Parts: sequence; C-alpha cells; structure tokens
Amino acid sequence: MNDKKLQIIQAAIKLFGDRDYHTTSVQDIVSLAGVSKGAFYLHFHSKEELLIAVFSYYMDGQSIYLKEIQSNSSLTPREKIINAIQFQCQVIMGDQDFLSMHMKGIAFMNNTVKEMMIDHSMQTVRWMEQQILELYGPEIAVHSFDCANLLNGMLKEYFFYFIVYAHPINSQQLAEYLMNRMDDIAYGIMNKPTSPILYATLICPEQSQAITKETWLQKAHSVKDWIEANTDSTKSTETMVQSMDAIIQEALKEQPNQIIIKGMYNYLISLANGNPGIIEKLTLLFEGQK
Amino acid sequence: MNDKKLQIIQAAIKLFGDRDYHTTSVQDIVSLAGVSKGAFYLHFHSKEELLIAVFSYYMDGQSIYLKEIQSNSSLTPREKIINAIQFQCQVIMGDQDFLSMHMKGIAFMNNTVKEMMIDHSMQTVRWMEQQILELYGPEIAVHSFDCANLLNGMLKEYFFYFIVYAHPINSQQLAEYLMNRMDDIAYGIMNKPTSPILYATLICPEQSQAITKETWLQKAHSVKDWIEANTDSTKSTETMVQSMDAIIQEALKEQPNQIIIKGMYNYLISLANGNPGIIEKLTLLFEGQK
Amino acid sequence: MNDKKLQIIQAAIKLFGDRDYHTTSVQDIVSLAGVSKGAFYLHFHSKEELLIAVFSYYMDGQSIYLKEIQSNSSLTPREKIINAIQFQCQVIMGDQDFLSMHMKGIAFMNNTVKEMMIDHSMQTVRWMEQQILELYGPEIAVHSFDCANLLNGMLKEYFFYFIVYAHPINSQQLAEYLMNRMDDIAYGIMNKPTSPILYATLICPEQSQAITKETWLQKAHSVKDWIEANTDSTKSTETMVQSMDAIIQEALKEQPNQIIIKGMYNYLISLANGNPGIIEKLTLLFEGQK
Amino acid sequence: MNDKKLQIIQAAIKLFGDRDYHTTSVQDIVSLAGVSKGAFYLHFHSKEELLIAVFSYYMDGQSIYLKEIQSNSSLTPREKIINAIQFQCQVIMGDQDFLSMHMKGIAFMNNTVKEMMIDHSMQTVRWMEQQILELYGPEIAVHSFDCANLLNGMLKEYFFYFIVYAHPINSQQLAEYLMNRMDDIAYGIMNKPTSPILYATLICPEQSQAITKETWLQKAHSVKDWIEANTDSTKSTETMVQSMDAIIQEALKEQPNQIIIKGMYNYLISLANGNPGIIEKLTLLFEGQK
DNA sequence: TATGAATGAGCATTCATTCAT
DNA sequence: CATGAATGAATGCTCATTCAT
Repeated sequence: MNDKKLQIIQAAIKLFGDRDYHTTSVQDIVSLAGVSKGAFYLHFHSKEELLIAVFSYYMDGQSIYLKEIQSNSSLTPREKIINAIQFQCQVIMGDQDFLSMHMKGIAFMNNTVKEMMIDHSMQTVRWMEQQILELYGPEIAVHSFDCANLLNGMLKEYFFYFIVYAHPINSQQLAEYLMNRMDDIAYGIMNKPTSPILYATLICPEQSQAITKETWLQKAHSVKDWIEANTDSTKSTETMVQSMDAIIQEALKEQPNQIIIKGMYNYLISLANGNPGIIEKLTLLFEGQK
Repeated sequence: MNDKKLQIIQAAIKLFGDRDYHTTSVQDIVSLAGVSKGAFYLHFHSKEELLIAVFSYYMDGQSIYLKEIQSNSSLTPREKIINAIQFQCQVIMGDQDFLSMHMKGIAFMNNTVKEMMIDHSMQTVRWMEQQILELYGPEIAVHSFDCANLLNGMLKEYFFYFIVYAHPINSQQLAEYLMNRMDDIAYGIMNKPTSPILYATLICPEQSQAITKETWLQKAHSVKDWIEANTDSTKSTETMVQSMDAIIQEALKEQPNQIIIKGMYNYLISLANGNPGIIEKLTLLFEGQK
Repeated sequence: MNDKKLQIIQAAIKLFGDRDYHTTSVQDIVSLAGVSKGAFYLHFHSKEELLIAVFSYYMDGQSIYLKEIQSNSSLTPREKIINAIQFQCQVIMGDQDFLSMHMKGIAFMNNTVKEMMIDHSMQTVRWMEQQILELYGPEIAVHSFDCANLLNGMLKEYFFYFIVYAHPINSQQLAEYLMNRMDDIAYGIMNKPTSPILYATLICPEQSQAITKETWLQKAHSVKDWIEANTDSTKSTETMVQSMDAIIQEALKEQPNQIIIKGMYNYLISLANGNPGIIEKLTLLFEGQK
Repeated sequence: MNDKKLQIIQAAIKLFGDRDYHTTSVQDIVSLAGVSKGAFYLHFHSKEELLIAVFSYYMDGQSIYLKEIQSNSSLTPREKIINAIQFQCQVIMGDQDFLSMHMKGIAFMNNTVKEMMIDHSMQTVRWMEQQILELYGPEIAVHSFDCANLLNGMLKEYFFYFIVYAHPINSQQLAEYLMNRMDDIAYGIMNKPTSPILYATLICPEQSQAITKETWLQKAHSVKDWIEANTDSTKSTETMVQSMDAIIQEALKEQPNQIIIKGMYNYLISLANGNPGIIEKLTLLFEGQK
C-alpha cells in the first residue's frame, strides 16, 4: 500500500474515532495526514471510498489473525477461542480510535460499509462457531451458532464498559471468564432438552447471499489496489491494473457484456503467472459471478 | 404532546432509521411529516433538540414499563425478567425504525444524546441486576452486575439478527431461552470460585455519582436562587448571582471550560465572605466536579 | 492584496453603498464580483469579516495619506489642513459608494466596525487638532480639540449635500472656505474669554486610555507568556496559564461577560499566592477594566 | 393615536436604538410591547410602515416644537436658536434610544424613511436659516443657508461625543458656545468678501422637489390615521376614513383616475366641516398633486 | 504526480407575513 | 378585534469534488 494512502487512512481512523464520519471533513483528514486535497482524490475516488478502505484495513487484519490462529495446530480449540478473545481485547484497547468508530456499530449510512461490517461479523461468529464445535463436540452441533453469538454478545458488553467508562480490561482474565461462562452455557444447553434459536444455515444459506453490484465493484476496486500494492511494478502489473479497470468499466454498464468480463478474467489469470495471492483474490472475486 | 410535534418525531424516527441523523435533512423530515419548516422550529429549537426528543420519547416509554413491572407484586423475579425481555423484543419488532436507530449504538455525535443513552443503558442494566439479585439470592451478590450485563449482551445479539437479517423473534421463546442461559451462568458462577469482572460500584458509585449535566444544572439554578433569596441584597449578592449565571452559561456549553468553572467557584467562595450557608451550598454543588 | 479579494471588496463597497449591509446578501456580492460563493469564504471567514475588511481598506488609505501630509515639511500647517480637507473631498467624490456607506455613520451593528470607525474618527480629529495647534499657536491650546471637531462637523455637513442632493463640491473652494471659517472661530475664541466644551484628555486621556481590545489582548498574551516563563512549572502555574487562556477566550467574544473576567482575575490573584511579580502584572493588566 | 399603536412604537424605539432595524424582529417588538403579532399587523401593514411611524413620531414632535418657538414673539432670534439647540440636546439626552437610531444617519435602507429624514433635516436647517436671517439681518442673506448648515454640523459633532463617549452635554453652555461660534462665523463672513458654497434655492427649489408616489401614499396613510385619531368617532369620521381608503386604493393603481381623487378630496373637505386641522392636512396632502 | 484555489449544491435556521379560530 | 400557529422564501455558511497549473 502506498505511503500516502496509509497516512490518509491513519489520519481518518483517528478523526473518525474522535468525531465521526460526517463531522470529519476531507480537509480535516488531509490536514492531519499532511497531504494535499488533490492527493486525497488521487488515492480515493470519494470520501466514501476512504471509509471503506478504513474498514477493510481493520477487518482484513482481524480476518488474517483469525485464520492464523485456526491453522495453528499447536493450540486446542479452547485456547484458540481464548486467544481470539484476547486479540479482540488488545485491538480495542490498543486502538481506541478505531474502536470508538466500531462501536458506532452499523451506523454508517453507507450500504457498502454496512454490508462489509455484517459480513465481517458473520465471518467472526462463524469462526467462533467452528471452534465451539470442535471444543464441545458434535453434541453441541445444533446449538453451536447460538453459542457463538451468545459469546460474542457477552464480549461486546465488556467492550462497552471499556469505551464508555474506561473500565480497564484484563484481557486474559476476561477471556477465561467468558470461556467459563461459555462452558456454563454449553453444558447447560447439552444437559437440558433445548431448542436452538438461530440456525446459521437459515441466516446465511450457503455462506453467501446474493452480492450486490455495488459491493462487487468495491471488491473489484480493492483487488485492483491490492494488485497494485503487492506486485513488483513490472509491465505485467500495469497490464493487470489496466485489465481490472476495463472489467470495472464494463461492470459499471447497465448491461455488462459477460463475455468481456470472462475473457478479461481469463487474461488476468494468465498474467498472474501462477502468483497464488493474485489468483486467490481473482478467484474469490469472480466465482460468485453469474 | 402536541399533535404536530408527534408527527415530526415519528417522521424523524422513520428517517433516522432509514438513513441516519446526518444524512436526513430538516426538509426531509418536515416533508414526510407534512408540516412546514417553520412549524418544525416552532416545536424544536434545533435539529439536535429533535434528536434528543426522539430518544427521550423511547427511553421514557421503556423506563416507565420497567417500573411498572417491578412494582407488580404478583410477578416473581424470574417472571419480571422474562417480561422485560419480551417487552424489549416487542418494542424492537414493533418499531424497527427506532430500533435500527438504536442499534447504531452510541454513534450519535451529540453528547447529550450519548449521555442519555448511556444513562438509560445503565438504568436498564441496574434494573436487571435487581431482579437477578432477588432471583438468585445473596449468593449471587458480587456477580449480579456481571450477570445483568451478560444477559443484556446476549439479548442484543439476537436483536442484531432481527434487524440485519430480519430473523424473526419469538419473544416468549427467546426470553425463556435467555433465562435458562442466565441460570446456566448463575449456577456456574456460584458453583465455582469466580472473580467478578465488573463492579457496579466502581462504574457508577452510589447508584449515580455520574450525575447528568441536566440535574447538575438544576442544582446550580437552585443554589443561585437560594443565594438570591437568602442574602441581603448587597452589591456582593448581585455579583454572586451574576457569577452563578456565568457558571451556568459555561456549563451549558457542549464542552465547558473547567478552568472557568473552577475559577468562578473560587471567586464565589471569596465573595461568600465566610457565610457558612453559601459556602456549604457551593461546596455541595461543586465537590463532585473534576 | 489578492485579486479576488479586491474584487469582492469592491463589489461589497458598491452594494453596501447602494443598499446596506443587511440587505446585501453574500450571493449578491459574489454575483457582482463574479466569483463563487465558495471563493468568498476562502477569502473571508464571514460576511462580518468582509465588512471589517471594507472599512480597513478605506481607513488605512486615509491614515496613510494623513501621515504623508504631516511629514511633508514643505507644507505650512494651513496648507496641510487644506490639503487634508481636499483629500477627503476627493475620496468622497471619487467613491460615492463608500461614502454613502460611511455616511451611514456608526450605524453598523457590528461592534468591531463601530470601534474601528470611532477610532478612525478620533485619529482624524486628533490629526486636525495637531495642525490647528501649530497653526494658531499655544494660545489656542485648550480649544484645539473643540476647534478640530467644529471643523470636522462643518465639513461633514457639506458631504451630506453632495451625497443626498448630488450638490457638487469644489474641493479647493470648500477647503479655503472652511479654513476661513476656522479662522473666524479660532480668532473669535481667542479674543473672547471662552470655556472649552470638550477636552481631548477627558475623552481619550493620554492619547489612548481607550485601549483597544486588540492591544489589551496582546498584553494579556504577554502576561500569560510571562507567567509561563517566570514561575516554577508547578500545578498552579498550569492552572494560571489555563485561567489566562480562559480570560482571553472570553475577551475575544463580541460581548465578553465581565463577571467571568472579574472572577477569573480574582482566582488568578489567589493562585499567585502573594508572588509580587505576578500580582503586579495582573494588576496592570486589569486595572483599566471596568 | 391608539394605545396599542403607541406601545408598539415605543417598544420599537427602544429596540431599534439598542440594536437596529434589521436585527430587531417583529417578534421582539411585540414581545416587548406586550401585544400579539396579529395586533401588530392590525396597526401596521408591515414592519417598514412601523419604521416610518417611528420616525414620524419624533420628527413631528420636533417640527411642532420648532413652530412653537418661531411663533413665540417674546423671544429674540438669538434666543430662538439657543432654545432650539437646547431642545435638540434635551431630546438626545433624554432619549438615547431614538438618538442612537438617529445617529445611524441615513442608514435605513428604506427609501421612504430616507426621504423623510432628508426632508426633516432640510426643514430644520431652513428653520435655522430663518432665524439666522432675522438675527444677522439682510447682510447675511446669501450666506444664511451656509451658516445654518455650519451651525448644524457643529452641533451634531457634539452629539457624537455624547453618544459614543457618553461625554455629558451642558445644553445651555453648548448652545451659548455654538451661538458664539456662529457669531464668529457670521461676522467673519460679512467682514470679508466671501462666496457662499450652498444656495438653498439650488438644492430644494421651491421647497418641494417631486414627491414619489410612495411617499405620497405614506403621507396619505398618516393623514388617514391622524383623522382617525383626532376626531370624535362619529359617523362622519368613519366616512372620511372610508374616503381616504378609497383614495388610497385609487392612487395605488397603475393609472389612477385623477377625477376620482379630486372628487373624493372635495368630498372630504366637505366632511371636514370646517375643522381646520383636517383641512390643513388634506390641503397639504393634495396641493402638490398634479 | 501534486497542489490548493475554485465551485456550487446543499444545509440549518430565521422571520415577515398570513389566517383560521 | 385579537391571537399565535403556520408558512416558506431567503440567508449565511460548509464541504465534497474538480481542475488549471
């Protein structure tokens, strides 16, 4: 990621946290970031896009961390959950700016951001669910989604006291405490005939409800930016970026020509030249397409 | 409440729910409410005041309901909690507009509203704590505040699914379910040596050390009136009254300058010239100030 | 001065002359100046600031001219006065817009502008007084201020006929005429025992007891800096500095609350804890205050 | 004059003096006057009409006083002038509200008011001129208008110090002082060959330049009000008021039918039934008509 | 690339005037 | 006659976005 872009994002995080999105002007952001207004619009097409970038910045960090924990085979499921809780506590305590933004919940008028946050929440809760399943075994099965949400809800409540009353969080103690409460709940549920409340499959069937064109475009942009930032600036990088632009242009049309998009996708894959990061991103972006 | 005022509040609730405070213009509100812009400012001094009115409108309703339940001696504590949960579910289901607003959490830039919401949250959780104490008896004591918050957090998570995914809530089922989880947690806590995380007394010592600015202002006014009424009408009385006015003016600001308030307090004490009545009043008024 | 800024000022002069400040909208001004509304606020923070700029624009011109005349040793005092009268006539005839604005006297609601005009009037009259003193010698002494004002008043009356009835001014003839009237008056006064009416020293003792807010603020700042630099950096230093800031903030307001300033002064004295340096500085700063 | 109307005018004088016309709202005025907004519009057709009424109220008072002095044969011309100066000082000192309004000079955007003020100034200065003529005899003749204006200008300058610096006016001393200055000037002028600057006849030929329809209508309204207020409420009063209304209606038309106006005027004179006040007013109103 | 002056649509708020009661 | 709730055009000001340099 470009240096200036990062500066801008960090300034935005600080300001969106202190005040909020609407009460922070682009001028405020560029002043704090020490860049010009022109430069801002060189990196972001709009203030809204910055907001999206800010969220991506954080969520990506969290998602990566959760994936790392999960693939760490030296941890037990219980340890993984505790670890994840502690991680979230650290984030909140270490980055109040963003946190206070995050606590503002789904407030951001912007639909893309709303969807991103909902997606991210769901991802996190599904992650929790996986660990819970592994921890308590198949007996918890139908309740695993409820449990993940109960745990999530309990955790957030403590965050509230940290933000609002500055009540300190001892993340290790809190993680253990909540894990114990999870145990109480899990064994309580398993020992009594209980009907679950939520079913993950009902809420997010097949893990991905129909994406809107808008969110797809946002993702396409972020893939493009990722390619730009994460490849050596060679000829093929440039070509890939241009190809992504062409795809975005096409997708923006009322009736995009699917054959162009498919063709360009194919071309991009060939340009990727086996680079697994790029291929993964592209695959994720295009697989849901119809 | 005036007819038009209500129309305006209801339009605002709808629009603040759909978009949010900042993206809703006064014109939008009055157009939907079917009143003129002039009429708006006849009922509210500012857009901000409307926001406050909207929140009061809901919070007052909830507070009243909780008080009614509590004083209903024909209900057991368990029934009271279940009742309260069901009530909150009903509100949310019946008034998605407001709810989606509420879910925006403590997002509202406005400090008054933020304080109102925090106050209200605290009130609700303290109410829950009372019922929990009665329900599980003195053994739960040090844990009662944690329990109330855990219950609260779990409940909110289900609201999230209702709002975001329109997942239906069967309020009776959910209330029973959460009550059972509360049991699981409560008995789990009581059966294992457990350190509590939050102490109500730390957060809001003596039930509400966190005096609201509003009540403080009322007290300040009454002190001013007292001074006016109980001193000989000398030059210094007049100066004291003016000083109180200046303090009140300063305190009314969004971000009062503490140094002015301290300085003026000091000045008042010097003007009091040893008069014990005045000094006592002033000390009581200012001792909680930081 | 920036090109656009000048365009705006000139448009404003025209419009403020035609109608007046209140009935001229910012839109009117920018339309005439041929700039956008945004550009206006790029150059002026508010409409009020423009008004101030407009007055400064003219007054500065006059002040500079008067200084030039005065230091021109090739002119006799009589010639200087005649020159100044002619200059004022030229200004008025050349710039009816501004003149008609100026004739509106101290009407402009704005306190800053009012003070500026009064200051400027006083400066002009004091300038006249100097020349009169030189012209008629020490015998006129106690009457010089009255004379300057009489001359001033007579002159203005002719401006009135120019503005209202477009009665042409022959500036040379008028200057000579008024100079003769001044002679009549001066010799009349000196030849008869006469008590003066106005004493400059009563109205602006020591040439400017009527300290402007601006200079007072400068002094306040320097006292603050002195405190900061000359005390041990203790808690009370910090509090004193904050108190000075609060006072300055208050003084900056259109209508400072005197009670706050008095109160804070009292507080500062108590914080000074007998330190003679601080007390002296504070006393000097505040003793002129009413 | 109606009671409420007076209350409103007095409230307006106070407020227009404190702030100014534009920054005083109708609401402010009716609140201070203790009448309803509806009542305001019952007495005045617009805020502007009130402004006119306020000025008339004062100017009429002054005009009447000047007439009284003039016809008081026990006073010498010198005494008359001194008397008039003293009177003006009294007015200013006694009624700062209005004065501060008056000092705002010809600021009032409103053309009718501007014309009224100019008319009034001219009347006053012509009055002065008369006395000066009588005082200094035919020798002053061509200079009398200049002299009247010089005196006027000098006087106003002292008012300035009263208003701005609250410099007290000793009206007797000031009147004598200015009279002496007038003597200095008059004898100075008469003893030296001097060309006058202003000629009254050039400026206001035949005492009345073309009246605008607007000012005529204002006068018509005030005549109507005067009739309403100053006659017994008999049948004929009502008829006269209705007749005035009819005339005003006619005059408001693009092309008023002169025959109607003449006829109604004739009718009014007959209704006046010899009442000299009414006849004078009507004559004054209609004599300039073409 | 980078800048920041320029744009103008949009906003909250005010207030003279009207009119149903 | 009297009221004051209602109206809506008009105003000062902000700020996301553009673009000449």
